[in-house]
Amino acid sequence: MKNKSFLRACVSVMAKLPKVNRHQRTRADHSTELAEDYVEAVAELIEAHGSCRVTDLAEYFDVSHVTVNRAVARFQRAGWVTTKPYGPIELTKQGTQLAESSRRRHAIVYQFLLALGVDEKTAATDAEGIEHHVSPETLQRMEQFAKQANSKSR
Amino acid sequence: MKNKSFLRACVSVMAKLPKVNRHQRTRADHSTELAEDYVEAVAELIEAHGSCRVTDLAEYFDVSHVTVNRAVARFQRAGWVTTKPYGPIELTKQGTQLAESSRRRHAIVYQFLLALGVDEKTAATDAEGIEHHVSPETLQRMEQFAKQANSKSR
DNA sequence: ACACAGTTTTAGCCGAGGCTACACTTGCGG
DNA sequence: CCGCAAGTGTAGCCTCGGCTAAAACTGTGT
Repeated sequence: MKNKSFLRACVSVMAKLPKVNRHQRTRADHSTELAEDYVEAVAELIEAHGSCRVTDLAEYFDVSHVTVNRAVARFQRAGWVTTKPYGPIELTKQGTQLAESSRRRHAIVYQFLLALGVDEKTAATDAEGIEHHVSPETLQRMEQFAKQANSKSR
Repeated sequence: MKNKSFLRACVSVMAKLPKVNRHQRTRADHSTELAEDYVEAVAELIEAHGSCRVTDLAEYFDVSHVTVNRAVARFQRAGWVTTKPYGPIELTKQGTQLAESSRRRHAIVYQFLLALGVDEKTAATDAEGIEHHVSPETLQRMEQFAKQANSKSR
């Protein structure tokens, strides 16, 4: 009952917002999502193994090496990574920057979910999905909240 | 400085988690994302206009009517909606249920972001992107937080 | 009753992201 | 130094989500 009126309130609030164009952003995000995952992975794998090969990424994402290969070619065209035939994958300056900010965002979202009381496993999974859709402003709020919660528990 | 060690901690925590298979869920979500958006829209449009036509959806999502048409055909095959040639789009029982839960989730995420201090416009945009990636557990935490914040401000 | 405007469908294009099967390099061990 | 396993690249297929152009259908108004 009480819950229902709460819900109704939410819906009515949102009804006032423009509906057209709300989805553009979502679609635009899609195109960079995979790129972010990839540069993040490349950075991690280089840290862990010293280098990043197609196979490593295929295993990491649990997709075929062919898929990785094509994706890497695209990201090379886009300027995030560099590769020579049969050689390892490296990050460009841009790629490194993207990886950094991506990992930072990921870490913040994850810590935030923990601070919210979500358990570790769920937080990890949800963070994967959520990280790409968090605006700088929201991210800042999340960081603030996580820090606050952190200092309180200490 | 302090920020950096915080970050390092986050990363090290996540490093302990299994990496393979973390992305399956993200990919699986993708396939239902659009379906959720569609049934949500269909429900809204039926409420608003009394019926939902291809053109309405095309305008709503700002895509061509052709794209909508093909998507609707797919969702019909999947059992979310029904349509007769040149007729309006209706929700199946399943579709209605999906729409309900989708809208509820959307509303909660949106209210949650507001409670976190994010401004209305950003919250609306981010909610669009985030809603599809929130697990039931996280959603529950968000609802709890939003309610708490709401009662405090009252 | 029929023309015409508006809506829906069909045909056919593109790129992304998935796959299998097969071809080609690389580099290591005998 | 050569063969073979492992890694990488290529060809070709699928679905999904975009698009335009053009054909087919409704339904309204004169």
